[in-house]
Amino acid sequence: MTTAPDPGPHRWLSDEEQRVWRAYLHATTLLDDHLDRQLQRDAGMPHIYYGLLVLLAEAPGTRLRMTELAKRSKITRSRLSHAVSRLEKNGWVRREDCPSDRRGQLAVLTAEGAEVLRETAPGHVDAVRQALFDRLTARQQKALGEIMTIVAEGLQPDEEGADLPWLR
Amino acid sequence: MTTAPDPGPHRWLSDEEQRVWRAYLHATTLLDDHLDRQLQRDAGMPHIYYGLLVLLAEAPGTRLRMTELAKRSKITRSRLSHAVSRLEKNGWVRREDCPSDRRGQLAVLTAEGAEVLRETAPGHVDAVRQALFDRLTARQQKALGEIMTIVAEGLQPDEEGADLPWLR
DNA sequence: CCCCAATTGTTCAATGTTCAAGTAGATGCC
DNA sequence: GGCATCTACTTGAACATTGAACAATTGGGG
Repeated sequence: MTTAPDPGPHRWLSDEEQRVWRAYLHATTLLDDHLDRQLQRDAGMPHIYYGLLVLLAEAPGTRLRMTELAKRSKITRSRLSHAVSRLEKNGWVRREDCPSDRRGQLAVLTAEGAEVLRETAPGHVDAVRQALFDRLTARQQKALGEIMTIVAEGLQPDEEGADLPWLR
Repeated sequence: MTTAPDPGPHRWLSDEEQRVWRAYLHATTLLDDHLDRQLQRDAGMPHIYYGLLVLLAEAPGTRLRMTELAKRSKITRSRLSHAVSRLEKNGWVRREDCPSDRRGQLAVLTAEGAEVLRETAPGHVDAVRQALFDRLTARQQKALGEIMTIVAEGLQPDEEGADLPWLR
């Protein structure tokens, strides 16, 4: 039940919706910080940077165009550019010119980058499991997946050809 | 002696778990960015700062000790200190000495701060509704609340201050 | 061809965040 | 009281992020 029966000029959140929203904010803030610290300590990089290495590792040839990597990781090209520069300084990624488009750059996972991933992935998976999956029932895990898929799709600017093996 | 497909000593995420985890990362990243932009545009501050004003507005006397505000907003005291300095520069919050503990500081919502909140809250609620609640069934909203409460509680360092009489 | 709009990736300046001190006041114990 | 220790908050420097502006390149009509 919201407020008065009057449609009013504005529709607020009900008490229950507020509780849900606040729980969401708390949980996501805490989990994000938690994983950031875990990875900063164990892998020397923030969570988002780690995610970039994972995406590169999965890609054919362990390389992706900058824009494609930005799309998959849901960050801006600007942020990605900074991130890749930092990862490059660490020796975990290198840049290559794109052969088919002279504007393009490829981010390529280096052997060292793959090694870091190999070393730190188990600890990270443990952290995710411990903070999330181990605490939820199978039913809740399923629900979470459905909910998050809906939300992500609603906010996706316009995802075309998202999953095609885009590589040249 | 184990054989080739041995998963080893470590328990990875199943395919389904990976899907859920990725959906979670995508949705939370997109939603957080979305709301940050919405509030930066309409209220001139990031989402977290807005949340601080909300917490102050709800508190008795529209004021809270720094540490208490940090706990409720789930951010570090250091980050809070910087944030309050910025909000103070905007004239939306002011600091006061705590009468009962001379180490303490109170963050107090100013009239201007309350005004900003009044002006921007409807738009923010709309954004949250549109991105989240309007897309979920009642059942999903309930599940989301339960799941997020579990996750938050699992990561809470140790919440003993939740015993306030007027807590809602 | 030639223009012009769109795309790619980077850069700069302003802003926000983190982590490791640092200061000052409270607390407890003899 | 005197001393160690804990708590509250701030600070500064290093690092990360944002958004706008930019140069280079592409591609689609006339």
